[in-house]
Amino acid sequence: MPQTAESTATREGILEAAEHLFAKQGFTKTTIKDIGTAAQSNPALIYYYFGSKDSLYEAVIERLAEGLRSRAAGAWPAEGGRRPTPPEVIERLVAGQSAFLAEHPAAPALMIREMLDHDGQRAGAFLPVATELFRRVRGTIEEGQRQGLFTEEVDARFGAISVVAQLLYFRLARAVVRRLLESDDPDFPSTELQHEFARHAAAFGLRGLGRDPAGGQR
Amino acid sequence: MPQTAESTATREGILEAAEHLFAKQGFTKTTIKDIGTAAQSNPALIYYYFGSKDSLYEAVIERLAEGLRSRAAGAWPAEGGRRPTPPEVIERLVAGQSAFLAEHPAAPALMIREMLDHDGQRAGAFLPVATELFRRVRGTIEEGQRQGLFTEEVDARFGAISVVAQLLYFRLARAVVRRLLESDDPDFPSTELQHEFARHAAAFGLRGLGRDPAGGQR
DNA sequence: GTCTATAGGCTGATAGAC
DNA sequence: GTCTATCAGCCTATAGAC
Repeated sequence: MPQTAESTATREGILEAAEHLFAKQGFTKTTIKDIGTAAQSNPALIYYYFGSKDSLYEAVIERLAEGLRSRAAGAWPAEGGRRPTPPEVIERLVAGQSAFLAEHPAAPALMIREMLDHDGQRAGAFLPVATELFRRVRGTIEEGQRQGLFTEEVDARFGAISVVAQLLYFRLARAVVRRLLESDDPDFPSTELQHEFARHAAAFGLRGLGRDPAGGQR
Repeated sequence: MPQTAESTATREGILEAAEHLFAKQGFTKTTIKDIGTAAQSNPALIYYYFGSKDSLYEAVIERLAEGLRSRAAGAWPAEGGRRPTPPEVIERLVAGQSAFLAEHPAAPALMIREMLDHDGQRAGAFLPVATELFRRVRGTIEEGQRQGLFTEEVDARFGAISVVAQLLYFRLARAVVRRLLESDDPDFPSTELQHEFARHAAAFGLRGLGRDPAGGQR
């Protein structure tokens, strides 16, 4: 374990650079040399701190999953306060998802690559977190259906997929979406635009679940 | 150019194997040797037919984009017949998207990897097709809004993203979705389940656009 | 903790026989 | 058109000086 502040900084720099490069180029194309250069560290230090390229990758995923876990917990309030209604939970969840993606720009690409590369074979840290998130959305939809807030026509499992898919896809298909929105911003999407889309996604999802987000009853 | 039936078969075998492997493992991890083994051809033949690994990749993408192009055209009927209403166009589009994905199981992973790896930098064959598809969905939504069939609250560009995202994500997040649906089928998702989800996605999307798919008026 | 030097294996690609 | 042999370069990883 590293002890000094400098060694911790080195370790963090490597993790940061690796997260960015793995997301942008993928695991195989990213070389140890690449990571060392980006982190302004000697490549051999990667083996000193992490042992192998595989272990470094796992550390990156674990770090990301931890952030996602704490974010997701925010959508469910602590015991005591007024229990939010199912539509409120959905709205908070989408907003939380959006905030997380804004904080971690590399996250969606990494998560998608993890799914594509390992296809659930690997008992990685991310898959259980994502699955748990889906289960909670599903439960919220089912609760809303029991309360008559959402239509029974929707299969709650499918509905959860549709709700979550929107924001992830928005970030994932960056290149296509940028063309569609006729933007030439190299840092597309801006934080503001992404939050705007998040508001759309929540409203679209709630209407898709059979509830008019304006508050009207059918 | 190959002349005989055998050489055409060899060429096609290589394309088929490459499509499958590039989708499953990504471009960099897939080796020329891998492709030769899967195609039951000598690896050197890849250079004879395609010149380089990069050119082979481009041929794979071009082949896929061509299939997507012809599929997408199906949602817009030939001149003459009754013009379908915007909701009908959306429904046909989602159904066509689903049929295409069922025919080309490797397509979603390849498309997503293409977007992640090149991020629109490359003037590849796929990006223009995808962009055109989005533009058409957007136009259909705008037409529906002018006819009062869809709510004006939705930004047509965002709505197009939400509609298209669902099916792609369903295939993309295979591992997560399989857990959510509590299936242990190695060939998940089955054709039947995917079409079931496609029906959900169309209905969810139309409700999200502000139209009750049961046909009722607001 | 940080750095240099280098081993050992694999990869894309080519030359040339058949 | 198909196949074998082979090269030059790059990659992960380790040994060991400082």
